[in-house]
Amino acid sequence: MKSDNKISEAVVRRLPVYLRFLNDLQKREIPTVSSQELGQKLDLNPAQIRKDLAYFGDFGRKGIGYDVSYLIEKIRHILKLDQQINVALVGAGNLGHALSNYNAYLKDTMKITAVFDSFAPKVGQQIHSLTVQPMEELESTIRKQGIRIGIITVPDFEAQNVADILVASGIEAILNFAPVILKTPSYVRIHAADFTTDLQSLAYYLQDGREEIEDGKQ
Amino acid sequence: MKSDNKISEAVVRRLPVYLRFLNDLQKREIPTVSSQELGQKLDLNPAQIRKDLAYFGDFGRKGIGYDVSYLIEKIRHILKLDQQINVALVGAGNLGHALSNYNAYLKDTMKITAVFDSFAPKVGQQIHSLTVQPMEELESTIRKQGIRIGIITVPDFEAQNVADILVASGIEAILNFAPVILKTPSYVRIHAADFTTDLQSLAYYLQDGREEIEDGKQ
DNA sequence: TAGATTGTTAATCGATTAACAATC
DNA sequence: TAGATTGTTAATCGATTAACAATC
Repeated sequence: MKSDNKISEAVVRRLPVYLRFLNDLQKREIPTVSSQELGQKLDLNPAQIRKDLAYFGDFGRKGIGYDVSYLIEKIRHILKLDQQINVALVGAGNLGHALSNYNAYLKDTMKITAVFDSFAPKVGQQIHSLTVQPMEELESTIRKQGIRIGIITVPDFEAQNVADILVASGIEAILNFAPVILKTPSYVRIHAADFTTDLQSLAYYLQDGREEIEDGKQ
Repeated sequence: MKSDNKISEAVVRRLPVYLRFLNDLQKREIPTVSSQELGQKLDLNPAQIRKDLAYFGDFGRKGIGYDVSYLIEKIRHILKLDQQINVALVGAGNLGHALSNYNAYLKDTMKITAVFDSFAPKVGQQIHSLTVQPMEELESTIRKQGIRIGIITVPDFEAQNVADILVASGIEAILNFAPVILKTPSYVRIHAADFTTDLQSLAYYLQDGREEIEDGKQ
């Protein structure tokens, strides 16, 4: 076991992927898994997986592999998912609506417990079991519910403003779906989840020499 | 200018971010920008930006910086966004619905031109200007419209099957919102856009020592 | 000319992978 | 015991950053 000196973001981002697959194994009642199997299923190098896990402790058994249930417990603890983490969603448009559906997926770990929108007609609407609240209530609700993570699904021109409010309300991390670079104090963690840049970078990998569609529907 | 030997994915993923900001500058009629300014606004090292761009050509002018319009043109060409790229969306649920809204954002570059769903009652529904089609029409529509990129927004247990069909239909790249690792031939580019893993990795960065909410309600 | 800023080389830093002793 | 597989060190590979000559 190493001290938690500095775990790289790349490592941290793989942990949820491990967790997801382990949950799958558990559902299928598979008791044990090796780094080799994990690597094969997740398209990762087995040595990398062992190294990732070893940053946090000696979770495996030589000659055997990793106990699925035990490893799930450990990764959940590392990711702080062994306590409920409350999440606020800001922006009750189509995307916000879609994401609030994922409460089922996030199930026992995180939970979107509040939704906000600045557009008056949206306020008061029901999204599943939640009622859209006005921005004015954001800070008090965040503090009351102990919300620690915010999701931004407002239009680009509102995003920085919303981020500022979230930060002022004591939020510690933001998942940002708006296509802008947010400026926040360094103690606030930001992940960009912008779908348009994802899609545009994919275009780079398309095959060349197809400037025109050959069999265009003339 | 270097040969396009092997451009790393990290570089390719930054290009749309540059493009987005440059579009902004253009709208504000700012004619020129230096790597230093870009770096400041995008939280990147100026040397990295110069290096990224230099992989593809000598786009700047010493002592001056980069001409905004010219650089936009160049990056659009590199990303193949100077031709229209048609995109298919598979899965007309909430998330699919939300993403099809972004056609406005993607505007003149990419365009979602077809939506599919396997659930019979969904078929025939209108999503903006598109009609949801049954999966049976996927291959023929993809070929007819010259669609080259697919977006997967179906539930996790359907995702691999959908990916297989997309690949068989000649798709070249996939943006996958389902929380699974897709297995595809190596010539098909996959980007994972799974919101749950994003969110879970954020939890890692929360401050410790807050196992219980201090001022729990009541 | 003087000041600014590129493109690029060299230095640094960090992440991935290979290899293997330890051990179940 | 023999086979499997971990945890970890060392080797490799790749990406970022610093520095600077070239030049607008």
